[in-house]
Amino acid sequence: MVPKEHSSQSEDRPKLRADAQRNRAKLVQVASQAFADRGADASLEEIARRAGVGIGTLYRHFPTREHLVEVVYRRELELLAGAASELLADNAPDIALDKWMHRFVSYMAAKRGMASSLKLLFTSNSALFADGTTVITAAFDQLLRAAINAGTVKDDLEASDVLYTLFAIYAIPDAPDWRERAHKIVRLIMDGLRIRPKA
Amino acid sequence: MVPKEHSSQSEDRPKLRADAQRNRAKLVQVASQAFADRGADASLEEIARRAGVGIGTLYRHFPTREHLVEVVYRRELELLAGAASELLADNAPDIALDKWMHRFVSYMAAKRGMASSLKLLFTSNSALFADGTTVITAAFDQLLRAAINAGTVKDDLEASDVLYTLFAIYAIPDAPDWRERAHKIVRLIMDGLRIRPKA
DNA sequence: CGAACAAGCGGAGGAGCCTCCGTTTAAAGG
DNA sequence: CCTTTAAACGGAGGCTCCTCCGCTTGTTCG
Repeated sequence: MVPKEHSSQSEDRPKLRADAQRNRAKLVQVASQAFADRGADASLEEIARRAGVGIGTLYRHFPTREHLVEVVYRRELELLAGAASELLADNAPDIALDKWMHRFVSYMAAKRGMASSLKLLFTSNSALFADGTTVITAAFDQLLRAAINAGTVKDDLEASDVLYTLFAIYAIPDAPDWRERAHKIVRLIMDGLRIRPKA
Repeated sequence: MVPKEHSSQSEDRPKLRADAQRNRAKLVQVASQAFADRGADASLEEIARRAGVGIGTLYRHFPTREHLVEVVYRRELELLAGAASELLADNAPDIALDKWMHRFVSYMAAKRGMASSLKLLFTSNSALFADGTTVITAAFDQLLRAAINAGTVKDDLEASDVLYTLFAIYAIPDAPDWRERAHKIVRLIMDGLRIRPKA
């Protein structure tokens, strides 16, 4: 009889009123943009303003800044993970893989400037980090397997191996050419993965 | 010709005006109290008020909250370390050692509630932590050696060994009887150190 | 359809953050 | 002592945070 108390907000929520749902979604969307633009201490009042709701509404949905940051973070990871299926539907598997990795770079780019607050969040909620890793690994695995099955990339690597390599972009110092370098690394990895036609 | 830039504020400062020195010292003293009472996000305006200076003065001396926290932290560690010599001057070495450890507990008690901000400070300024450890270890070493030389405690332990044991009080959960438990641990350690007259 | 009643909304208000700049004053030189 | 002047002061002002509570509106039920 252990009480179920998993600090995650997924299922059985008491069903929000329609307007509340709209407002909440709009807030998350605006906040997502704001955090990307201005870092994790973007003004909450401005987020509420831009979302066209009162500040009280924001605080009712997200009692602390951390709540909001966490929800935004989770949503974006899910979007990123979800993109894997979409890309696979519209592209050859190796192309999907390539595009996804570049999208991953864009995601990371938006998260720079929030690094320290995220780190703080992770230490107070380690499930958050673990969940994130799981979701991303699963998505990437899907892409990699598809490409392997199509015979366009090598089959001797695990998703996690490649992902760790991709994480190298964490280590790129913060300079104006950050994005460029990161995309170069993706190209490098992709070239390494591809099976080339014999010369 | 390496530039001397040790981020520590000890020597060659450009010499503050007398009033500035007074204000600065008063601010640090008041802040020390405020942080102990209310944690690391005590109101800076109130600290300035209590110190009898304008908020502008506080910000001139300590451009960010972190600056102030760091200076307070350093000062308190130095006070604690300095207490070692004083205690040795007035007490038998083993008594001095005992008293100092109890004082250490009081120090830690004041620092509870600031744990997370200090941790954050340490990650952005790792020298701070290293310096602190050095200062405290040196002070403790002085006490321990004196007691060993006096033949009242065992001589088979290093200062750092005992200190690490003392750090056990870090791990005591946050409950009303925290202090009590911590002092009990000190008693335990002290009993362990003492050479007892044969029964 | 129309009440009625939560659920949800929003913004005023009190407190804190930090900057900026006109005013005061310690200290150096005559 | 008295000037002079740069260092130091202080608090108003603009902005953000977050709470509280009277008002609005989606939803349900007769």
